[in-house]
Amino acid sequence: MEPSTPDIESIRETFKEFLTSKGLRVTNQRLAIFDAAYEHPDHFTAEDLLERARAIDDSVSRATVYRALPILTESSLIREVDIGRDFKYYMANKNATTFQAQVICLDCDKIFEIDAPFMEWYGKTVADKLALQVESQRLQVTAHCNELKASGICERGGKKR
Amino acid sequence: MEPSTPDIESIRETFKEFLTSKGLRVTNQRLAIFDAAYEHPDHFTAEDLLERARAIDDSVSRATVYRALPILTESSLIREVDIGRDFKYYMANKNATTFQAQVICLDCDKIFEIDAPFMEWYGKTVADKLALQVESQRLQVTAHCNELKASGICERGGKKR
DNA sequence: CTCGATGCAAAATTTTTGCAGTCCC
DNA sequence: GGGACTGCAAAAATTTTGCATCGAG
Repeated sequence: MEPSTPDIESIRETFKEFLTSKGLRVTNQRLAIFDAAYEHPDHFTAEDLLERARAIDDSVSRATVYRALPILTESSLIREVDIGRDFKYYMANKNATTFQAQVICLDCDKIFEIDAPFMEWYGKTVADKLALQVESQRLQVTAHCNELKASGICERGGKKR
Repeated sequence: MEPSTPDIESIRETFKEFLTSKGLRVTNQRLAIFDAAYEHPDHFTAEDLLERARAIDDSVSRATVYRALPILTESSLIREVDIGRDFKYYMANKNATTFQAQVICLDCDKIFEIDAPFMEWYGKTVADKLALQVESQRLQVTAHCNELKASGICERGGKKR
């Protein structure tokens, strides 16, 4: 049985093709940033990404990370996740097919991505009501984990902050 | 027939009572900021609020506005609306009874507040999957207005930016 | 070789904070 | 009169930008 996740190698090829098709250049820094993003199992910030990209290629600068993020976002290879902090989170868009909602745990600060298929219907309803063409939607829930508050740890991997 | 909106005068009294009950002081600056917020018909930024508060009492400083915003938010007299820009919007919480979702028009930049009573169910459904207790939620839709794009103006009051 | 891409540091933007003076209770 | 509040300016924190240099195609 084949692994269900496509290997990073082939996604990196997709990224290279995307760059070329847009007339952008394939640089070592951009590849290092791509790899850093795809090796990260979770949500990350620009600063996280810089640190990891530098571990791969220490010539990567902060400016290049910030200049690469919009490109990666536009290619749909990473996704922007804004939960209303003063900085943005990002994550590799590994296998999202349905709409994802974010649940932010206020006790451990973790962000959970949850399938919310009903959001597609919601978007259509709103669009019809206002005669608007939906571009994107987001549903975010902040919540408390009683288990975590009580024991200091929860089975989702949260740790009290 | 009585007007359906409670007059600002009585809401200001509520604000004064809130301050007193929290052991905070009723200052001219805080009242000016409150008035500026309630006179504003729409969403506003901290900077908007500063400008308007200064028109009422020109001794109001930016720092005081930023220090007053959390107080007003905690009192539920204003509401924070974060649509993922690098600054936050606020609005007077004049008559919100049900949950509000925001529809952000990408053509005119206007933020529309629409009733979304089912949002409670949405949030709960998503949080239930993680056995978490919902604290707050937000639902936002970004959309294009074809009418506005074509004619430069739309019946919802939007103007091309 | 050419022009896009990069690194660096300075700038921009929004919000926060330290401090000395002010004024509410 | 005491302590909370304020204004000011400097500081924080994240992201953007100008410019000289580098390197992909």
